[in-house]
Amino acid sequence: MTTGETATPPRRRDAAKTRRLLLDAAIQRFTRDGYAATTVRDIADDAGVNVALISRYFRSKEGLFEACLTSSVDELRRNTGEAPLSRTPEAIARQIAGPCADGLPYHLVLLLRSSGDEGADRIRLGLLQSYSERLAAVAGWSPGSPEGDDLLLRAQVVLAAAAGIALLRTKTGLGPLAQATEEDLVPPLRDLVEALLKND
Amino acid sequence: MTTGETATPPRRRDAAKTRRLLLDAAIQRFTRDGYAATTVRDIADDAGVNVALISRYFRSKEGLFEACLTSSVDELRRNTGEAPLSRTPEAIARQIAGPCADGLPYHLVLLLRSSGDEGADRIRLGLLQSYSERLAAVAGWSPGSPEGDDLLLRAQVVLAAAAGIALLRTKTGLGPLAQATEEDLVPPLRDLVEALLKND
DNA sequence: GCCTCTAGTAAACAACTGTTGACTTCAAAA
DNA sequence: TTTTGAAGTCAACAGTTGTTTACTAGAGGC
Repeated sequence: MTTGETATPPRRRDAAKTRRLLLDAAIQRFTRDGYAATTVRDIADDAGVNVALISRYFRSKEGLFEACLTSSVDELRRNTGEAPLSRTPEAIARQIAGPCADGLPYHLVLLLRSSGDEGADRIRLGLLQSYSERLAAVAGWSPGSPEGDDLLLRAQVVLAAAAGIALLRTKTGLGPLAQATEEDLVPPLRDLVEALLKND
Repeated sequence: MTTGETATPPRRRDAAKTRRLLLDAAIQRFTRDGYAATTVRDIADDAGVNVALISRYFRSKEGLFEACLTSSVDELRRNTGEAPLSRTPEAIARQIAGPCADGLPYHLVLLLRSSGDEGADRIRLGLLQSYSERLAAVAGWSPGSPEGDDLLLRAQVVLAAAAGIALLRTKTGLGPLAQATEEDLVPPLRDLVEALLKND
């Protein structure tokens, strides 16, 4: 081997990059194993950096967890945009049925994790709130609308279903659900979305 | 006070009762906080008994967790019986919308908790499997039926939705969903069940 | 070249974890 | 009453946890 490595010059001592490595490793661990079952040494080892850097860059384990949540929230907002969601049940169903590796399901599982910290709870609640409102808007909901709570409730049932599906698929190897492809899942999910968000 | 207590003579040193106290306390803790975030000392304090008795009666923390799962599974089977579920979407919806304090939602949240132990995973999977099969039977599914996987998949989506709803209601204070009464929840859930399990 | 600021390291810390073994105490059998 | 076995207590254990502190080493400005 001549130089090894890829094209990138092996610039060491890159704080921003190290921070990113820690954040990515933490998101994976927290999503897969939960907050309490994950140790800071696990995360540091995955990232290939020293444990003490977690305290340096994120103040504490809880600080790192909050950073994971906001990072996830930001990426989710960036992907789906601020605009109302795609209007067709088909598109919504496809988003829920999408790959667990990234996309909505993956983020939802992380969003369901809890550290017991109040700050983290507020972040989580903020995203769930705004996402369910955008989902309700598909069915004709608007902030001050009459019968608003009913539409919002139905949107949140859709969101809960998405979360439950993501959880059952990744955490248990349940029946045909865990092995189902996106194409398998879209038809039933389209029915589900239509039944709950039909604007009639 | 003359005798205090109820009719039962205050028989102390009751192994069976102590075991029950530990099991009940553990179920509550594991359901609320998860496996890793719960310590054996928490459980023992809640039950008002000594920590060492956990090792004595359940061999280990994981043994206690498995006992919680099987206890929950047993109680669930006892409640819903072996017979096929109530056939009407209304009844199924009502079961999902029921109180989180006990009933199906409460057990589902515990069922979603994980200890990383293989034995526990098998117990969990067993119940989810059998329950989704009974749910699929409502829509006409039977063990060797054609297009069987599709019906089973739809039933598991219903189950996942129930789990997600229970989780969002108890772990986050989300919007109208967390405060919704059974009466609020039944209509949208009836629509959900009908859309997914209609046997046409 | 040297200096300095910061990224990264290593080791230790105190607190907490699940678990164990020797001990005490009660209640029923003899 | 004495004996005996099980129910419950106590204290300590070895390992792990998150965090901090003192330290080393590399990169850019002079």
